[in-house]
Amino acid sequence: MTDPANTTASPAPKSMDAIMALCKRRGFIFQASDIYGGINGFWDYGPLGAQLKKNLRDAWWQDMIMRPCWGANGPNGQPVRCVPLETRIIQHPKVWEASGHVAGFNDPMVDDKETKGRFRADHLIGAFCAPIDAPAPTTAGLPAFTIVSSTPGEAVTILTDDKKLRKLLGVDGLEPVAASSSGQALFKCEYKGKPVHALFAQVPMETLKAQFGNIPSPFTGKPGSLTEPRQFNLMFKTYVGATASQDDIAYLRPETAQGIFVHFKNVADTTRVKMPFGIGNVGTSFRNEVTPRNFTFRSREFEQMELEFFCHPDESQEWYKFWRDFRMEWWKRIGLAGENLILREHDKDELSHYSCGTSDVEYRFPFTAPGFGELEGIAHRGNFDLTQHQKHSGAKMEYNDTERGEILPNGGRRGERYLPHCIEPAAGLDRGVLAILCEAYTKDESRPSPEFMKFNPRVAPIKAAVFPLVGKDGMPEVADKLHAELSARFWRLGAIECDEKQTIGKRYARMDEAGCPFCFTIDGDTLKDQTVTVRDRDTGGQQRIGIDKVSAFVADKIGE
RNA sequence: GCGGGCGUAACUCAGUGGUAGAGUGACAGCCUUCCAAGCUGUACGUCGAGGGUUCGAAUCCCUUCGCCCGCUCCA
Repeated sequence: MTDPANTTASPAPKSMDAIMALCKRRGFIFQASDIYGGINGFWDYGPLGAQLKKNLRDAWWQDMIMRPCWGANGPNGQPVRCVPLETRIIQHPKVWEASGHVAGFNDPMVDDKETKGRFRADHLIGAFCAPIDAPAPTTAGLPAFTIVSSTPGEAVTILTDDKKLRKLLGVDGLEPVAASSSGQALFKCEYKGKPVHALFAQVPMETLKAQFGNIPSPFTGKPGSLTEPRQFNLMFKTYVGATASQDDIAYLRPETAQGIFVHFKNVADTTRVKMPFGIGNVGTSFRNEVTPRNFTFRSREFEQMELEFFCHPDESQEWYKFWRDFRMEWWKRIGLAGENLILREHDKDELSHYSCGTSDVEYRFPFTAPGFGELEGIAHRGNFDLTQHQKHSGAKMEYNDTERGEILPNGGRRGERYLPHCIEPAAGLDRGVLAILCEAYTKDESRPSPEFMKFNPRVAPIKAAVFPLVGKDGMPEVADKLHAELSARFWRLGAIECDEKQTIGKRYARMDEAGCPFCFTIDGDTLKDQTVTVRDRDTGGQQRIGIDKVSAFVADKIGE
C-alpha cells in the first residue's frame, strides 16, 4: 500500500462497516462457512456478488482477450493479439521451484531488523569458538559470529575471499585443522586477536529459536537484531494421490502466470500467433497469508486475471508503457473513474532484480484511506520466467521470429531466434469487485433510498427492473410481457427483475440497494399511449419512452 | 505474530444474574396511479462455539472461533 504522505485531499471515507452490512444484507458477500463460525481469510459471494464478479471477469475477458484494448492498435501499429489459456491450480512442483516461489517462501526465515537482510534459518552458519588449548568446541553454545551460507565449507570460502567481512566480524588467519566432515568444518583462526578453534556448523534450530536475541547478526556481527525464525508458508501444500507421502507433495498455485509460461511454446506452436502476442489466464490462486485482513482484500483464496504479453526485447519498453496506460483506462471505464484510482510507478529500489519497470493500479479503499491498495500490477518481467523454465525443465523456450533477420534472395526473412520479453498485467478479480463495491456505495440522506449502489451498468448484476405501478388494471400483464422481452434479450448479461409487491417507492429503494441502474414502470398512461417511465437510479429522475424502445434503451446503456 | 474492541433476528442495536426485546427489513392481505407512504397480520433466535461457577447465565470466569482497528508482515 502506498504511503499516504503524497496523496491528494480525500473525501470523507465511506464506512466499511456500512458497506459490509449492505453486502451481507443484499447478498453480495457472505462469510465462508458462515454457520460454522466462518473460516479465517475466506469469503463467499452471494447471488448478486456472484453475478457482479462474473460481469467483471467477462469484461476483462472481452477487453483483454477477445477484442484487446477495445480494438485499438498497439505501439507497433497493429491490432493487439491475445489468446486465452486455462491452466491447473496444481502444477508440477518443479514449476514453483523454477518460479522461485518454493525456495523463497517455504522455509523458516530470519530477518535482521537492523539491516533488513533476510535469510533462510537453515543457512545460518555459526562459528563456535573455544580457546586453542581447550577441548574442541561443539555446537552446544552460542556462535561467536555467523555467516549466511548453505554449507560450512562455503561459509569458510566466503570468509576467506572477503576481507571486508573478516574485518567486520573480527576474524583472520583461517587454517583448516581437520578434513571437513559432513556439515561441519574445524578451523584454527584468530578471533578478535586471540587464537581459537572455530567449528563452522549450521546453527541448530533449537538454538536459533531460543537464543535469536543473543546470536550475532551475519550482517553486522552484533547480537540483538535478529528475529525469531518464522515460517512463511505462503504456499498451500497438498498431496497428489492417495498415499500422502513426502514424495507426493504438491502446491496450490500462488499465481496463474506460471501456467502461461509453461505453455508458452505450446501456444506459439499451435495457434499461429505471431510475436508480439499475449496469453491470458483467469483463475483461482491461493496464498497462506500471514494476516488475512480487510474484508475480501487479502483473502487466502482469490481469483486473478493475468495476461502475459510476449514481445521482442527491443520493443518491450513501449509495450510496457502501452499496457500500463491501457490498464489504468480500463479500470476507469469499468467504473472506478474518480480520484480514488491512481497509477503508481514503482521506485527503482522496489523493483524485482529482473524487472525494469513495474506499475500498480491502486484504489483508495475506505480501509486504506488516505493511502491506496493494489488492484493490479503491470510488470516488465524481461525474460526472467522463460529463462527460469528453460533452465529447470530443459525445454527450449526460444521463439523463432520469421519476420525478423536479414532479407533472403527470395524476399523472405532469415528469421531470428530469441527469448521474448514479457509484460505482465496481473489483476486481482476479487479486489476489483471489492473496489467496485466500495466505489459504488453511496449514501445520500436526502434521498428516499439513502443507501444505494452506483454500479456501472456494464457490471451491474441486475440490469433492469420492470414494475407495474399498481397490481391491477392490466398493468401486471403488460409488465410481465416487457419483462419477458427484456429477459430474452439480456439474460446473458445479468438479471432482469419484475416486481409488483409493495409500494413503488419500496421497490425503487430495493433496486437502488442492489445497484440496478434502470427501472421501467407501467402506469395508467402506458395502457393509453404505449409509453413507460424510465427511472434513473443515480438521480431518481424519470422520463417517458415508448415501450417498444425499452430494449434498445437498455442495450445502449449497458454497452451491448 | 503482538495489543485493543466487538460478536444477541436478514440489518442496526437494547438487554449486565431471574419469562430473549425494539426499530428496520422480509412475507401475506387490504389500500394505493411514482419514491423505504398507510392499515392489519405472520414468520424469523444453537444470544458465535465449548466448558465452568450458580437454584438459575445473553449477563460472571476459562478456553476457542470469527470480524474490525492499530502495530508487524506482505516473494
